[in-house]
Amino acid sequence: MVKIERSGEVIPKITEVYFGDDCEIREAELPSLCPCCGHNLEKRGVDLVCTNQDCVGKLKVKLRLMNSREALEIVGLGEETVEILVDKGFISTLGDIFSLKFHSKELIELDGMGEKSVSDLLSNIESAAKKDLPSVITSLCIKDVGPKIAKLIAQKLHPQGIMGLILVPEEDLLSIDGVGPVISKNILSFIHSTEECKLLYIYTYNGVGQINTCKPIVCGALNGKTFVVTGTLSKERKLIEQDIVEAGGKVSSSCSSKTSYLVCGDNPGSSKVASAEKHSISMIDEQLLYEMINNVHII
DNA sequence: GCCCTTGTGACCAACCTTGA
DNA sequence: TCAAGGTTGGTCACAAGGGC
Repeated sequence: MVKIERSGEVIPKITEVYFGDDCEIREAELPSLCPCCGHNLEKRGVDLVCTNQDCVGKLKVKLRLMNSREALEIVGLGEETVEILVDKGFISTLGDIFSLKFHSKELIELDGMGEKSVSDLLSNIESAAKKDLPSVITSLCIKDVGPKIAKLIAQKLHPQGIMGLILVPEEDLLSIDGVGPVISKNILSFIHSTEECKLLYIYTYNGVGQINTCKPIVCGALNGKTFVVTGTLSKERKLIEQDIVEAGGKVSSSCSSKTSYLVCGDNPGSSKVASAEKHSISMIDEQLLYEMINNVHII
């Protein structure tokens, strides 16, 4: 039996362990070695971090983030597939996914991988070159740089592609609304790391993130308005959000007193609706949103 | 046809940034 | 300095599609 409490993160922390029938109380001991590679663990804030740069556990997590829907979104490269490809030695760095095309026959032989799966996977990796720059920046797995911050960085880099990141001065990063000293430091640490920086060159060699179509912030029909989207809409949520941004609006993931409108589709999230009601935020449907964008409706 | 993997959206808490 | 706003990333539930 163990006693747990909420720690710094959501994952519960074991504070005490009870042994035997009499439930003798003993202090819980934190692990000192990484369960994936056996290297030493280092305490950084609330996290225990493996000190091994080549840890397979860290590689698998990074691959999962790299392939998330907001990043390269390589369909067919899910958690189980990543597990197999890393364990079988096909992938030992993030950049290795672009070398899989040279092993197609061996991949078909793997358990759970048929001809169609491998063909689709390789084709989807090829398609990663077409992903927009914010998605490519998100796929770099820089700490605290997710889709939103990546988009702001891409706007700052315009019209340069991914290699523009290497030359961007710190003051330019700090001038971005939403980027402070912590995130700026994380980006610069990434750029100055030889190992991490290799990925930028692999991307360039494979044509990934070379074109920056991310336009600088514009003034449009939704200028100065902040939107939160909930429920199922007629098209993909990210496309709706893209339309809002292109019309000069801002998209947020949670409601606050600064939110202008909650865009509701089918089956809207109850917490977002409750939050909107609490803050007296106007709730609109998709049709009204597009009337606003097209200046048909007076805001 | 069943089972497993993957994709999508909602929700939640930590934590970074901003502004008073 | 601190509170509020907003982003990130983890988990869960459900649906769809491919492999066996």
